[in-house]
Amino acid sequence: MIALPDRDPRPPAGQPRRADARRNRERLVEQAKVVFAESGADASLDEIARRAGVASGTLYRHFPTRLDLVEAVLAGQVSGLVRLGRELLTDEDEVEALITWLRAALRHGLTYRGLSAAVLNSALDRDDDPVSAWHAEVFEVGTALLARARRSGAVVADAVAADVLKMVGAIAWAAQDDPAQADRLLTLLVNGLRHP
Amino acid sequence: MIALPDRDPRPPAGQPRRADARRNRERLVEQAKVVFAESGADASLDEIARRAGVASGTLYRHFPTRLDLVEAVLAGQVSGLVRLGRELLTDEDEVEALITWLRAALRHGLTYRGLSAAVLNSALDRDDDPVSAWHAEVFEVGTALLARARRSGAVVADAVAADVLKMVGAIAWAAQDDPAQADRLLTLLVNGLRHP
DNA sequence: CGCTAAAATGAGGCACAGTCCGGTTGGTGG
DNA sequence: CCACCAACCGGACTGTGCCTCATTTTAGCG
Repeated sequence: MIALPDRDPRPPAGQPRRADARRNRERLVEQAKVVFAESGADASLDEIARRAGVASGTLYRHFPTRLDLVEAVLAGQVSGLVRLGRELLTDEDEVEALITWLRAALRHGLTYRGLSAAVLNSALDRDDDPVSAWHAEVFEVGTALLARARRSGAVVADAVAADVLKMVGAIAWAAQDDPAQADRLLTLLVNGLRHP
Repeated sequence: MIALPDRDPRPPAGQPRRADARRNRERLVEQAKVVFAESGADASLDEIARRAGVASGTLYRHFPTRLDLVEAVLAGQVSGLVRLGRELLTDEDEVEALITWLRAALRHGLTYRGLSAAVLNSALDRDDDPVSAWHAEVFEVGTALLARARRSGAVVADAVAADVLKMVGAIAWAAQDDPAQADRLLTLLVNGLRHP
């Protein structure tokens, strides 16, 4: 019998053991932001690796799938969105709170050329599959805000959070390079939510 | 000076001169429908050529760009949509006519796994670029139906056809494999269109 | 310092887009 | 019926991107 090292073999996610690994990871995310902003959600991963001064194998070691990289890119933004949502839950005007949050979600969806819209949508589909932790949080906050607005009576009763979020994602995708139009479309959505 | 043949060198679009060419073109469109339905808008063109029993060069001869092939695939459907729209223009209930047509447009957007939704959206963007003739027709019919519904007073005044169509495309894209959700989202849109 | 596990490298296999040229063929005029 | 040629086709080829894996490098511990 050979004794295995009993130290936990798993490094915490997003925080590799060795210094060089941490460095490379950072550079990758950094360049990914640039390239995604330039070329949208289906930018070349090899290109990102190239710009980060790293071989492609290294990129795949840190981010096995494209989605993993995207998550890393969006992480900060998303947690901000969740935080805002929680704050808005204590806002006086329930409907206004919902609208404000939806607007923020739309802005978020528009970043990186509709990148996050694509992710949001694909994430909303397979809800069993643990695609990501933060998507569940977004969903939860959205549900809470919507429920509150509904209770106030100014929002139609049969609106479901999944639908509303999907719609925001759809708007972000469709109007990804026309923010003014995105705004108008969101207004249309909000109108549809109000009680007749 | 050498006399050039004075016959018009351009065959009518979609109707090549030679019998084998016509045959191949048909088989390509036929198989394209199958493959697009299976794999969505970014299916492999090589695969389509393979299934049609034709070399890839032949595919590109008939359809220089992916969009050209897509147009050929959708042509019939789209003209049906336009025809329906024109008929609905004489319908008594202006709002109901609009809704019916939007529903048909959504159904159309859902075919071939959101293929046409993707096309519709990219087409709606560059309106100067002569992407396709039929897209202009769809837009025209949509505009007419919307204007009529607006005149009846039951639809908000500031709704623009470009926005509404974009929204339908967005819904089709987002809910491409959940027709029930697509329906609910369309209802949300229609709600937003109604006068408060 | 050495040693080892962690990490990085980069060539290579595979799939797809799109181009191009040499060979083939449909159909027309004689 | 046949010869001819423009129209057409095949398929090899280039380029790009995704992703894997055997090999080499290196950080950091003892």
